Amino acid sequence: MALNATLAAPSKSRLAYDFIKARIEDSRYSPGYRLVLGAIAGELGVSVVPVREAIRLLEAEGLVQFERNVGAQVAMADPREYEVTMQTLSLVEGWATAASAPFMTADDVARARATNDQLAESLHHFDPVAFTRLNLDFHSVLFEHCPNPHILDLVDRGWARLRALRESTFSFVPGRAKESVAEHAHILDLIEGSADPVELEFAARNHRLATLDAFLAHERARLHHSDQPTQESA
Amino acid sequence: MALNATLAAPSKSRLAYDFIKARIEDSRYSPGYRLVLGAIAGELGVSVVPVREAIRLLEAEGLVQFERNVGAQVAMADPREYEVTMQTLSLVEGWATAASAPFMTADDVARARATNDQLAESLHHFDPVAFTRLNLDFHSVLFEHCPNPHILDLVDRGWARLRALRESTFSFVPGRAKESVAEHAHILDLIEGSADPVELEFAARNHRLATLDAFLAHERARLHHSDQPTQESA
DNA sequence: GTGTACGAAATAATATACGATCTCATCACA
DNA sequence: TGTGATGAGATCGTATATTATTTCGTACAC
Repeated sequence: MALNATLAAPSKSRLAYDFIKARIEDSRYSPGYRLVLGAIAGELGVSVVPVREAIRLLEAEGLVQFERNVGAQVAMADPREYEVTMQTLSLVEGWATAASAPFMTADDVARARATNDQLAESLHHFDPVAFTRLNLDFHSVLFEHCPNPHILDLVDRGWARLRALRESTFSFVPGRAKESVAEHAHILDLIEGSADPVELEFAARNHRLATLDAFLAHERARLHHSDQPTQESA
Repeated sequence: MALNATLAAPSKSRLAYDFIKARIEDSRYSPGYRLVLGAIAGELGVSVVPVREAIRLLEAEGLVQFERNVGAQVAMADPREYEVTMQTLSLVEGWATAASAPFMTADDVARARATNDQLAESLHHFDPVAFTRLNLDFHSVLFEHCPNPHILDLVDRGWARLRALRESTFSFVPGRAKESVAEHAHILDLIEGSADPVELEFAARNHRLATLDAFLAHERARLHHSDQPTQESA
């Protein structure tokens, strides 16, 4: 009987799933990288069957693209994909935040404020990775009490997808981070004031959409100024 | 070269996926039904590998529950699951409807009205299956122009899940169907009047939540009146 | 020189086989 | 009568092997 959960070895397919997903999220496998069944299987010391299963699951989550008889590759990171992902996340995250609010404790709010202070602090020294982590910490507190597990799962998937898309490539627009911190504070004020749920939902939704809009405006400006397709990455 | 798409045989895993999903949705495999790999593989004339893959994908969609070394079964249909599914669907469907509206043609609206008339007609002779089909036809027109493919996919999954949950078991509450038809008409009026997108989103969202609320109220009343746990199924 | 046909190498898709794990009935013993 | 051990059967998990498909290099024809 497998009561002793600490000893239960993960299945090979789970192993492969975690292995590949982690590499996609931290960009060791970057968009377009080709996922060859045999190679990954060899690296992991398992057969191709569980690796294939893992890849098909990641395909269902949108992290990889799969073509029959050809193979899989890490999903491409084009602006349109970023836009669609951000829209979807704005929708589910907004709801999750509003639905979580009634269950938040004073301590939760205090933790979120502390994290937001750290975010404000981090504005002085440019560090996309740290900012992204703190940002997730902040939002995690906001939706961790979400009573709808399906929607919470969609929020998780959205964040995973953003990481896979190399969020920092897209979302670091000059000046946006500062606005973001201010919007966080506003959301916390609404929560503390037990604001109307719809108002809170739209504050959270628009917070994310504002980041998207900043990117789109920045992109348009960039394309307008210099028509040469040089892609300066941060 | 596989240019001739008409001749391209579906993969075995796709075959198994469609086979199982169809059976879940039309209740030949009802909630709790045990999905035995070998049995399904034998029935389909394929090996267990693609069947297993199909089942894991269906698990990711929430249509089946899977337990390691034990097996899979069609997801159970309890009221809580219905509630969560309806909430999620209300969210994504509301957005999809509002986002589709600007792209709807006069013909689209006319088609939707005609379908709603048929729905009104069908109220006279009780036929859950026909009602459900017409209802999907109606809503399909409303969100078919949704510009966000992720959200459209979530809407599809929500509907699939409702079918799997034997929607009719839950959602047929006396009098609700008639209200539903009236709400449909209201939504069409908003679309024709180019109403505020947020107003439209909430009209569509609340339309679904009203169905959920009717069920929950009906359920409470039922539990209150007769405490005996007899489950009278239609 | 350009395009097409062919074939070898790489890779995916799936069948088969076997070992691992769970379930459940049975039985021993308190 | 109840509780725990035991083993057979069922089923899952995955390695291995085979087949099918694609890709790409090379040679040949025009």
